Amino acid sequence: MHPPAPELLDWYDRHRRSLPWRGEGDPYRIWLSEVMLQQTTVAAVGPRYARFLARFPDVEALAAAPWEAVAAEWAGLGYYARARNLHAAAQAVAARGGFPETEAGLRALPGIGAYTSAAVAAIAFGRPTVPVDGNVERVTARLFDIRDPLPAARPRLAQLARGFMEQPVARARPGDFAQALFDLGATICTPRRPACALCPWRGHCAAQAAGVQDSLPVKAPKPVRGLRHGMHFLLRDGSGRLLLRHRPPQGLLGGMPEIPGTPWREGAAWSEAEALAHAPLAAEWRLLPGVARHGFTHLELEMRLLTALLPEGAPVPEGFFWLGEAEARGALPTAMGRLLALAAPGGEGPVPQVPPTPAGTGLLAGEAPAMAPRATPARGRPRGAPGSGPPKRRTKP
DNA sequence: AAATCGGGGCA
DNA sequence: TGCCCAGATTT
Repeated sequence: MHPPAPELLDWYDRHRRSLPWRGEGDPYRIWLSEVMLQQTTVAAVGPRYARFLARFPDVEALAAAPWEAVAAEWAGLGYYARARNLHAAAQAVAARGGFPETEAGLRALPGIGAYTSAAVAAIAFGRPTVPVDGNVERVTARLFDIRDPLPAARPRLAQLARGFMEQPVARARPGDFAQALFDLGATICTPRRPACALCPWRGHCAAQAAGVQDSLPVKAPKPVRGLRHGMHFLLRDGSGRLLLRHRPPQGLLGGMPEIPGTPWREGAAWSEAEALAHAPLAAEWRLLPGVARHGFTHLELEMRLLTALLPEGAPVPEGFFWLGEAEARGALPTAMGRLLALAAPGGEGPVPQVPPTPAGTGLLAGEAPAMAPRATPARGRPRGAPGSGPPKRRTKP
């Protein structure tokens, strides 16, 4: 039996969070917020949402923008396929003259799946549907004391959640009802130590009745993340600009600018000599101290940095571009920014110049480094293989 | 069904 | 540190 919708909606009317995207119901703004909030906390989205809207005020502006502008605006938010799909969907919406107003129509746009189509349909267009996100899954698992582990239990939880729309009071306010579930999950029915005493549905919760609310939902254990190593090449020209390239459009950090480097391989760290074969051009590369660490969802990365100045009269290699350092800091994904920080521990200024030793190695120039991070060979390698590593000083996150 | 795809916030 | 987050897409 589902708990009564009026009790949740009354609570929502009194306690709902004031959030930037809870405004007049502009579908563009609601869609943007939903995409930005995919696997991303409200706290992280807050400032970025306003900034994005200021730069792309409506779907036509976003559709007309070049990819580089969208990528720079999304930099640091992660899951860059969202930005690519957002851009493509904006162009589709602009071309057809507006957003589809049904769940199925929205679902056909790139980057809009089961959750986002339901959320936009309910919040922007008042369709009677229940978007099922992590909050709703948790609330539902507790209300009905579902002990099957996620993600296997997902279809069952989604079906239970949809059952709320059988109540006419919920059907009358689908957008508010959805957001009430979000707020309940975010502020009361939290992952740890839920505040059941404050819950508008206390007395209707099977998990609380059984005293197991703290341990639901059950989640399947996560696989261990493998460790990979990379060596990157920071080249500055006479005016201090940096040599960058774009990553391949698919895959890790797809379509984003990067500091050129070796592939990210499992096993041993790159030696300097070994890595030089991947240099964008021949120069007097110097290995900087320090290791930049960055964790992705399914792998962990340790990168080191070689730096050089553009040799006098050297041709700029194909497939690269120059960007000022300040602009690069804003446009690079976080992993690359962390790498860049190795070159400027103080945060500003060029690399402290050391008189070049004549040890610089002549190197093959120009070889087009179409580097894509190898799509997962075997894993399960023992963690933390004792690298043939230099000093393990790492940058602070 | 399982893998891939980021990074910030917070105990 | 590990866990979580207004998930989607590909394999």
